[in-house]
Amino acid sequence: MTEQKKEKSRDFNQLLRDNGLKVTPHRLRVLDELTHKNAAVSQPDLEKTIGAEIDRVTLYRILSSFEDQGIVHKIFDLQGTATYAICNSDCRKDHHQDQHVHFICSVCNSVYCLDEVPFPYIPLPKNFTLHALALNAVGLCENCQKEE
Amino acid sequence: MTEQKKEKSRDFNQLLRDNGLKVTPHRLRVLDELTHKNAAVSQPDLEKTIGAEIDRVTLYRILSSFEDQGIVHKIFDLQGTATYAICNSDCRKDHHQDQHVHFICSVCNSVYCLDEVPFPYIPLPKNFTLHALALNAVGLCENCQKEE
DNA sequence: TTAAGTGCAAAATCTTTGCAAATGT
DNA sequence: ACATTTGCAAAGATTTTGCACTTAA
Repeated sequence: MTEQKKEKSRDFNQLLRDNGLKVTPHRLRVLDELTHKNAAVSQPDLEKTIGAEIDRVTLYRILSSFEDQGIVHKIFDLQGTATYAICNSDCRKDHHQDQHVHFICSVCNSVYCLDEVPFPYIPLPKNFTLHALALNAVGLCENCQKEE
Repeated sequence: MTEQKKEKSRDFNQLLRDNGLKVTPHRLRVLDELTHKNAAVSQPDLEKTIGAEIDRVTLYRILSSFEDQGIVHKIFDLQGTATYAICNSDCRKDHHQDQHVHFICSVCNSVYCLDEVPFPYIPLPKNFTLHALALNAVGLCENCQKEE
């Protein structure tokens, strides 16, 4: 195991413990998978990659526990399929800091979290009370651009 | 039938014909239902209201044909359930003008299309090509505000 | 008349639940 | 040791497909 990997899995151990979840190989595997790509990953995709190792039901339960604890947040792709991305550190159980722009590729359907893109101010009618904003940009991602 | 209703159904007849769809009582019923509320309606909601009159499979097919033809557009609510709203007139089959802010109520889960709210400009990294933007605001809608 | 739309039955997916066995702390 | 987590089987929910009957144009 490289230094980097050791570092990363130590972080994951801490992350799970901090959120009252036991450290299990399956949970580490899912966390690892979620950080591998720079895009959010859907349950079906996870099932394809790690479906042989982890039972489908367990995968559902792992993702759901992560979501409950605020370890991941859920973004829906263009087909309405849930995708999961690891929250950045300032997410709390009941206060997700997922106010960043998501980019969804219309070709490969990947969901990217664009943390660096500034989030706009939106003036809403006064009969609506705003709690959160989700901004999804749809288009061609870097990989699919090359192949056009 | 009131003048207003007559007017409305004439529009719907035209709308269906313009999009190469035959005018049937079921399709008119669905269109009527979609305009009744000022919020987007989900398939399950439609099924609750008109499920006795229309077979579930037919409802799926009607919504899917509407979507294909660009008569409605599809927005996903907080649970990832598809909701449908009638497109405004400048929608075309392959060019949806649904670049308006959607407001999703976290209590009643209603989806509103806020056509009047200005749409922001978002600067994206140059390795992403933008085709469309979807902006979903989540919070309390006018009805649920009253009941707090 | 005839192509499109509909209903019913059935299949295919997707997601959740219950419970006994295995595992982490 | 004990509460959690996991796998398997099964139930439930959602969506799609095939085919014969009906209807709009």
